[in-house]
Amino acid sequence: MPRDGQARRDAIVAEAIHQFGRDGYRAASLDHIGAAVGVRKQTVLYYFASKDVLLEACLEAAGRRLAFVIAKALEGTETYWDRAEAVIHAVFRLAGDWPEFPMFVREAGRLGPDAFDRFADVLDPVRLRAIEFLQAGMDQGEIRKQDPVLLLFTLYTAVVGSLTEASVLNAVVGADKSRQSLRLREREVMSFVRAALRPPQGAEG
Amino acid sequence: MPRDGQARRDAIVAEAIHQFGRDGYRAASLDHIGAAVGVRKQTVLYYFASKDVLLEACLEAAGRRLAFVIAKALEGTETYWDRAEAVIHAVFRLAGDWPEFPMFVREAGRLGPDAFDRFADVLDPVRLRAIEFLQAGMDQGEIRKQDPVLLLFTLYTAVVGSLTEASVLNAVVGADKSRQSLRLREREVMSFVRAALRPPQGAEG
DNA sequence: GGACTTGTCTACCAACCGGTAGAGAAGGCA
DNA sequence: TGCCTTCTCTACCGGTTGGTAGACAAGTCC
Repeated sequence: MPRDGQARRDAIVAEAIHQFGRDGYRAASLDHIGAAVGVRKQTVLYYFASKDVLLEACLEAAGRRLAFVIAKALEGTETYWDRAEAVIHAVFRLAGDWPEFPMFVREAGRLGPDAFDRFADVLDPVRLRAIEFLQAGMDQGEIRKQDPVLLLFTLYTAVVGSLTEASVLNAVVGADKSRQSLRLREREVMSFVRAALRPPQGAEG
Repeated sequence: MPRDGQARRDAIVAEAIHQFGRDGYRAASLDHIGAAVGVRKQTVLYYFASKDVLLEACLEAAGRRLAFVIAKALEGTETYWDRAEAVIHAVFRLAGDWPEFPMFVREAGRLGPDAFDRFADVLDPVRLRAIEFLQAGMDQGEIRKQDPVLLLFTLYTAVVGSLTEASVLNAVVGADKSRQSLRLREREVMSFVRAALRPPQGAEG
């Protein structure tokens, strides 16, 4: 009973991202991923030659979706602060719509450079654009002067660290606070980033 | 060739924390943990009846060490800000001395409420003391008024999220920057916490 | 010297893992 | 009709895992 190949592929990737994020790469099994999409493990291996290949597909899919969301958030924004705010808001909204995303990214980081590069490669255009943006802001005196690469790294860890640690502790503290807590957390990160960008004198967009 | 039981126990727990943090609970095997301390897996199972029992011992040991470090940091500090600063500095120093600690705590969070509670229980006296401290600061107008439980939760995620995401990305970006990056990160978290505590008018300890 | 405790080992097990081999069902196309 | 591609399956394999059973060595205490 063959079904649409591409839809199956996408379903497997989505489920794998979910289970890799929730259980970790090693603990998630092809058996369980297959079962969740109504298929045997051998069918999963038909679409993806090995577990590792499946992981790579997941990393690419997650990277692409994040890159798309960020690119869309930058449309129609003008000032430096508007743009930074729009990106952060978009990432947080993505995390709200797709709760397994932060956990998966975190797992990708844990798996080491090889896995993470596959994710980062898809985001490289976005990353270069962001560094240019920060550099231009510094040149114009609207962003405090500092190493733009390190600044971006800092902003990244602030957002991802905040998101993932929040999802972890939401599971501990209680899931009903989840959305409220995420919104609060977004405001915190926002003010943190504002502080990191603001030039010493205090003029800002 | 029997050896000192308690020393063996401690060595197994230390190694297990290392491997649980680095590889994750599931991926870390009793075989490997045993091998790293020069013993067969059956000897590990002699000291800890099951892998789960070993995990609990690790959570308790990590919680106890963190509680000790925090308690010691509070000695000899007076103002509200001094105390908050001392705790953050102590936690960062612990992370510097014991790099596997943040990763292990993070893994503990991932394993769900059951595991995390075992860790949190040991820290409960510290937690209660911290909430009292924050409440007293608010009553005296030295800390911005807000829900102290949620504030502590926020501070926790800021510190742990920053620490763990930093160790992850240090592995990606390059380990030579590790110490420098950790110090930079501590300053960032410090300013973030300062901003979270400062009352709206601007008076602070 | 004999019983007991403590520590470590070899040998083994059932369960599960990722992956291979190959059969069979369904549809497109000549 | 018959061939070929696409998709899914059962059956199996070697390796690893957490855990059990039980032998054995070295104190310790009487």
